[in-house]
Amino acid sequence: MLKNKEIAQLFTKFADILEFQGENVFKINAYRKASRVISDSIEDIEILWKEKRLSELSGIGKALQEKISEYIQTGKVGAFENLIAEIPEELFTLLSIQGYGPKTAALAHKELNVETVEDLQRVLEDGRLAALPGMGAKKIMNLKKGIEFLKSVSDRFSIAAVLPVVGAIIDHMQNHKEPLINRILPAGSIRRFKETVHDIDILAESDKSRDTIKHFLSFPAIRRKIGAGQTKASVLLEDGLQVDLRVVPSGSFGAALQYFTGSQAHNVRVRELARKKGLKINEYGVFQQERQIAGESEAEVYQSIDMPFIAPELREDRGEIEAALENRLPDLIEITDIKGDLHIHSLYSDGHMSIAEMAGHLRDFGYEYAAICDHSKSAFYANGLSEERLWRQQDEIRALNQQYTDFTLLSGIEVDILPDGTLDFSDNVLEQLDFVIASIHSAFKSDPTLRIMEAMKNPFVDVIGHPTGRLISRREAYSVDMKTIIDMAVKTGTALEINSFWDRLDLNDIHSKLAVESGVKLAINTDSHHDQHLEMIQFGVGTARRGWCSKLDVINAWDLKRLKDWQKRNRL
DNA sequence: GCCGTTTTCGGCCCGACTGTTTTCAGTCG
Repeated sequence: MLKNKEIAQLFTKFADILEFQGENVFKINAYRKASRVISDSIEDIEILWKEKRLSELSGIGKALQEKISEYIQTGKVGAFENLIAEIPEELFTLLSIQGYGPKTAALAHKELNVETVEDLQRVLEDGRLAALPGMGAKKIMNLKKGIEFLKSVSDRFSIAAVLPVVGAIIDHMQNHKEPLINRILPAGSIRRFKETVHDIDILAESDKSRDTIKHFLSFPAIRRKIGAGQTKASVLLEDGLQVDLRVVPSGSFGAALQYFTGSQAHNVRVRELARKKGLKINEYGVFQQERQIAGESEAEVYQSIDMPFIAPELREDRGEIEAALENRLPDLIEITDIKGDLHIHSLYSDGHMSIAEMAGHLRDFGYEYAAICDHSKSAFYANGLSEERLWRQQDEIRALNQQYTDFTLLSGIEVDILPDGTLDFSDNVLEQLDFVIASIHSAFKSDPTLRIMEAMKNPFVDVIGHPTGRLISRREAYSVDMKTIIDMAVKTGTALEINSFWDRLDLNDIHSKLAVESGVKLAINTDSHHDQHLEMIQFGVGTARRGWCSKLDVINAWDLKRLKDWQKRNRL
């Protein structure tokens, strides 16, 4: 799947170049769409090419097929090479500066030969940029701030880091001496539950938009205002997060929420469909000529184009439009469907709480069962269990279970998949445990796909833990061929984990969708090492929803009896 | 550059805010 990423990046880059050169915007959009479709595709583009199935991807016509073909065969695209030679090396960094778009970049390049951020800084300081047409004092000042911002922050934040900030802003907005707001909700990629987001979008319904904006600008953690008008405001927080607030009047909230939730690709499809029906959709409603026919609720907006409500997590133009039109949207899993957590650590390995403490918290959390799955003996970095300590732990779990009538603790293990593909405990040991997760924790370069396949063949392995090993913004996934693994999981009846830890979310949304469509079962676990980690189940469920999962697909959304029945089938 | 029960040519989602402008281009989402 490496080629998918490379080609997607190449097309995005090419779109930026075309924009810089003032090309037709529709051509530019065609490249951007192609890039998105390719990076979202679960099929390896190299295989699609080999099987002459590139045209199955929407938005890939003759010209782009030829470019993809050329790239796969030669490692480059001639037409791009020529263009890249003509543009400044740092163009892509320059374009990421707020307020420095393709037109300004082209002007500065043509007139002042600005090719790097340093060049730009120089012409900002010495007044030469200000001398160009359309470059006033404010524009210059904003570009200076833009450069400062670029240097100060990373471009994406994890959803886990952002949600508490969202809560604080909403609290602030609702806390005003006279009520300003009827309704307020996060929108954008947060509402779609993407694993990382680059800003916070918040939508408020108010008939006092001016006061609402003013109150928003008094939020304490604001570093500076980016812009503020009658109906929207953008600010930068101290930690580098951008927050956009949009205020709409009563009667438009649903349409605005639909618009502001995105994704952009999803909205483009929705609005296209509306146009074909002679309707116009904008953030104020659905309009027939000048007359508003919907907009109070999101459901109304979808209904106006003959669709059922589409859950925010699905709105990525990954097939949800077609599914909605054919009335075959999935019945998505809810957080309240989760009946137990099958991946919990304790003091026996690298957890921070005793088994009794964790069990109490799990029960209080509302679960019917949980599996203690500490690390196995080779995981010495995590204080992995020897066989002897494992049995002592099992005794403790059995004793604890005597105290509960409404909660069951399973005695499990997170057994290491060793570099040669064997497991860290023998079948004799695994057989005596209630639940077995097998995970890779070392030797990432030593063929992970093959090792996971071997582990799945073991009849006592119930789940493969964090199957790709990626750590968001820190470590790439090890090179696993997910299609092969999923095919094997179908054969062996092994479940795959969605690890809910905020920096894992592994499987991710796209892999989860592929798994579910193939009939593979999933386990949504937190991998908790502390009771506070239990809350992270929301991120796993969010990822599962983005992966089109229903509660029928998730083994820990089943009651314990069904889970055990499934295990027995799996172990035959 | 893509695409087609309105089209193989002529469309392609839609609007807010900013700054520098006397009516709009550029940028952003």
